[in-house]
Amino acid sequence: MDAKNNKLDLSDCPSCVSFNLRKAMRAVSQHYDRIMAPSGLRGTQFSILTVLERAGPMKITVLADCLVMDRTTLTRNLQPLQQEGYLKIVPGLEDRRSRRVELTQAGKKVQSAAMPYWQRAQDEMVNFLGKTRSKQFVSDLRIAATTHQQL
Amino acid sequence: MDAKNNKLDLSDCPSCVSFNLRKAMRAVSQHYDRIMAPSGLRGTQFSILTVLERAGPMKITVLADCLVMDRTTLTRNLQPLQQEGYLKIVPGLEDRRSRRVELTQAGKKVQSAAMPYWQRAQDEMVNFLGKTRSKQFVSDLRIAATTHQQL
DNA sequence: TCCATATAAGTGTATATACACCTTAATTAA
DNA sequence: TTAATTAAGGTGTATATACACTTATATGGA
Repeated sequence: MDAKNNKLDLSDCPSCVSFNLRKAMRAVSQHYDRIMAPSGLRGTQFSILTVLERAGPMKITVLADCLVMDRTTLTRNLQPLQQEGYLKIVPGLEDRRSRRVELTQAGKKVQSAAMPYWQRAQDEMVNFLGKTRSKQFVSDLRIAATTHQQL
Repeated sequence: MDAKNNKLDLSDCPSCVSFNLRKAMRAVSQHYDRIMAPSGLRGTQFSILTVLERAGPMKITVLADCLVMDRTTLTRNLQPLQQEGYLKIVPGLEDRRSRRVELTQAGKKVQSAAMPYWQRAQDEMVNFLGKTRSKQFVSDLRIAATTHQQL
């Protein structure tokens, strides 16, 4: 139908990777956030605390790389967590420019307490997608997440 | 390693569907946004204009459903597009509560002019993922986007 | 008719995201 | 040793996202 008017065929738009990624992100994030709401943590916040719990204190830039998150985005995302007392940002030792992010005891506690909620959201999600598709899907997402390095 | 201390095994966290979706979304959105920047449209804005271009004017709620976007999110996303004069929001005919969103001529023009940039971003993306994986990936994303209805 | 309920849409608030630009400190070259 | 460059991090601004709440209109039943 567009062949007459336009040089490009619009029929490919529904296959846009970015559009479908954002749609899926909105739907899935809401699912996790709703289930995790009683824990007091959003999904993104839980991710940040969990990476710190697993990998220990690290510099801002390194943490941003871990999360495939823009450094300035991470800076803003750390603020509510810092205000709640879930993490501390302390001066780096060798390099006076750098700062290190580390979990507090309260942070470890809230992360640990949120785990069962995450587990429930994850279980429902994997059950909905199916185990096989779920594995393949996450694997593909990991590849897609390297776009910023490759392209 | 966590088996001793925690009831739940933390080793599953890297497989979190939500975390990996957000990571991929950030990376892929940036890719599209960078390439589309000369067009003056962000990826999300291009999506909205393209749906309107293809499906014609529609009520706010219907458009939100099309985009799998919260209605209030859409309201905010329409504002810059309206200010730029790319779309109009006019009163609904039968129902005085409803309002209809429709593209202006300027909106059609900017959407059309942005198409080649989108096409380049999409081609690079599909080429990076591979045609086969790309198709499967988008198909899985569509399924994941129905999470909000199913769960 | 009139009131209870349901629906369409907007607003207040808070987090999430990232680009452009700035500051400060470390590093490297002349 | 000093000046240019690079690297770590923050700020200004703008869009993106969604929940709780509000307003206005429609609708259905007593």
